[in-house]
Amino acid sequence: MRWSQTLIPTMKETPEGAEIPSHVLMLRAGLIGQLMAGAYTYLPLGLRALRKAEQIIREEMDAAGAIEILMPALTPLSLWEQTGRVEAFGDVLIQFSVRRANRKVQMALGPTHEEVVTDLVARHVSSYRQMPITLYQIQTKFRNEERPRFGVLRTSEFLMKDAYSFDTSLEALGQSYDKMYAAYCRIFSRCGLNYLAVEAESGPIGGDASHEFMVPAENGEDMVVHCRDCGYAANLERAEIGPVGDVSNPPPPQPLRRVDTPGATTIEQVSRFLGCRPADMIKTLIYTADNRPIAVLIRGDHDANEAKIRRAVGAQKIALAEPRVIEEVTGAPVGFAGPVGLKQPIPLFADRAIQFVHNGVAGANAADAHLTGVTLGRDFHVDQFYDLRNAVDGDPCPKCSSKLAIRHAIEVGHVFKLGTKYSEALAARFLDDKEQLRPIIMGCYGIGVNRILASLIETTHDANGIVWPVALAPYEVVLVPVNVMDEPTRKAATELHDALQSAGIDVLLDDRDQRAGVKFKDADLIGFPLRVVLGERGLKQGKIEIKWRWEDQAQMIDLDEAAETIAALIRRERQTGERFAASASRQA
RNA sequence: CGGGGCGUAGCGCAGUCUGGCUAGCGCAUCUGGUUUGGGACCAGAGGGUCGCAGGUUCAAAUCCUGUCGCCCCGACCA
Repeated sequence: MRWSQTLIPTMKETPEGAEIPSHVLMLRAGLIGQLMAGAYTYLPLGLRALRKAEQIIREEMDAAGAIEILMPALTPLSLWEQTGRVEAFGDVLIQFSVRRANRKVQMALGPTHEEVVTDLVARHVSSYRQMPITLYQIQTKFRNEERPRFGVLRTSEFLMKDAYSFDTSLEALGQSYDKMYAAYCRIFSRCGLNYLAVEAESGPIGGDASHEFMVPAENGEDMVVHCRDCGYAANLERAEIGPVGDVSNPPPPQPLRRVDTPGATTIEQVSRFLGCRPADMIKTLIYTADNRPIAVLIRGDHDANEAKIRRAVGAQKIALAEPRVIEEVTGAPVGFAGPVGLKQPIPLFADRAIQFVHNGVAGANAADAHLTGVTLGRDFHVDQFYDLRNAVDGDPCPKCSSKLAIRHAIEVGHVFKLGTKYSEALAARFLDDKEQLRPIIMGCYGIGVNRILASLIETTHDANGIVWPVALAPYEVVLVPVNVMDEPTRKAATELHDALQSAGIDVLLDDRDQRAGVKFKDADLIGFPLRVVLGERGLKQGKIEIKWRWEDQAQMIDLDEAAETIAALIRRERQTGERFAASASRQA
C-alpha cells in the first residue's frame, strides 16, 4: 500500500478531550475518529490492527475446537424478558420498537448473547451425543454505558468475541472451560500483551468458576491484587488476604470514654476532629442481610467487601441498611454507630483486623458522640473473625508469606462457568444416556477486541508514539524514501515495496513528498515495527537502513538482498514475537 | 445520577472578566519559488452560522436565560 492512496490523518497536536495515552495516540496516529461519545470509526490503520487481533482470536478459537457462527445484533425483547435480564440490564440494554404493518415489534440490540445462543442450541441440540460443543462469534455489541470514557476502553458499541460452551456435566464443563482458558492465554500472549489471569467473582457455581484476563495499566478501571513471588492474582473483589498477625505488644487499655464529635460522621472527619489515625478506628456498618440487620466491623482505613460479607453471613442478598433501620438499631442518626451499646442486640461480624485495634475509636450510638479507648473483650465481644474487607497494598499473600501488590488493570477477557441459568430459563435440555431430560450446562467466554488494541498501546507506548508488536501492527514494515523526487530512490523504494508485498509482508510505502523528518515522526507515532529508510547516500553504496521501532540502533543492509532479509526478519518476529517481548520486558 | 471543565476555520488555541473598527495566531490546505536524514523557509491565497435558540443593547464571540454537545472526577456496571 502507498501512503498517498489511503487515509492516514495523523495529528501533530493532542485533540481536546483526549487524556489517556491510548486514546490520544489512537486519534493522533489516525487509527480512529470519534463520531460521538462512546462511538468511534475505525480508520484504515485502526481497522487493520483490529482485524489482526480478530484473526489471532479466530485461529486460537478454531484450534481449541470452537465453532464460529454469526448471530444477529438485533434481538427480540421477549428473549430478555424470559431470563429477567431486561431488568438486570436496565438502561444499559438498548431497546426500541419498530412498526410493522399493524403491529409493533419490540427489540433490543444485543449487549451479549447468552439468550440468543441458548435459544439457538435449544432448537438444535437435544442429545448428549451432540455435546460438547462450543460456539463463538466476533460481533459488535451494544451497551448504553452510563458514561462512555477513555477512548475505546469503554464505549457504547464495541467488538466482542463471545463464546459459549454446552456440556452434559460439570466435569465436562470443566474441560471446556480449561480449553478456553488455555486458548485465551495463547491469544493474549500472541498479541504481545503482558496480562494476568485473575480469579474473579464466581457466581452460582463457585470455586474456580471465573477468571478475568487483566492487563495491568495505570489507566485501567479495574483493580487486581497480585503477588509477584508466588503469582497469586485475583480481582480486588475476590482477593483473599493472608493471616495478619500483630506481634507488637498491645498498649495498656485505657478507660472507655465518651467524647463529643458534633457533626463528625465520616472516618475522615472524626479522625481529624479527635486527632486519631483511621487505623485506630472501628467502622461499624449496619447491613441488611436477607431482611435482618447485622453490624459489620471494619478497621477505619479499610474498605468493606460486600461479597465477602455476604459469604460470611451466609445470606443471599446484602445491602447497606436504610437510615430508618440504622436509627432503630443504633438509637442514633447515621454516622454514629459503634459496637458498644447498640440499642438492639444484632449479630456482630468483625473483620480480622479488628482483633488488633487497641484503644479504638468508635461511634457511641448516640448523636454527635464517639467512644475512645474501645477495647475488644472488655467493651464488646466478637465470637468469630472473618475476612470481610478489600485487600490493600502490602497485605500478606494468602498463598505464600510475601506481600500483595494492588494494581489498576484493563479487563480484556473473562471466562465464566454459567451452569444452567440460561438453559433452564430457555428450556435448553438434552436427553442423557440414561434417557433423562436435563438442562444443558453452559460456560461463556468473552474478549473485548478493541480493548486488546487499547491496552497494548496503553502499556507499550513511548514518548514518540505507539509501539506495535508485529502481530497487531497495521503494517509490519514502513518504507521511507528520504527524497521521493530522486529517481533512483523512488525506483528502489517501489521495487522493494512490490517485492515485500509479493512475499506476503504487510508493507506501507510512504511516498509523500514530505521532508524526512515529517515521515520519521509519523512512522514513530503510528509505531510500525520495522522502518526501512532509503537515502540517496546509502543507495549509492547499495545500502539501506532498517530499524525496529523499539530499538535505538539502526543497521545497514544490502539493497540487493533487502526483500529477503526483511521478509525473513518479519516472519521470524511473527512467529516468536521475541524482539518485541524483549523490549517490553525491559520496560516493565 | 451528583460535582467540575470546555464549545471561536480541518486540528490546537488567544480574545469573553471590563460589549465597540474588517474576529486573530500557530499548524494543516492551495499557488509560486528555494530546500530535502528527525515535524524547513520566503511570498501570496482560500477557509468562520464565534455550538444552537431567545433576550438585553445604538452595538454581543463577550452580558442574561434556556438548550445541545464533548471531556474529567465520583456513583453505577449482567
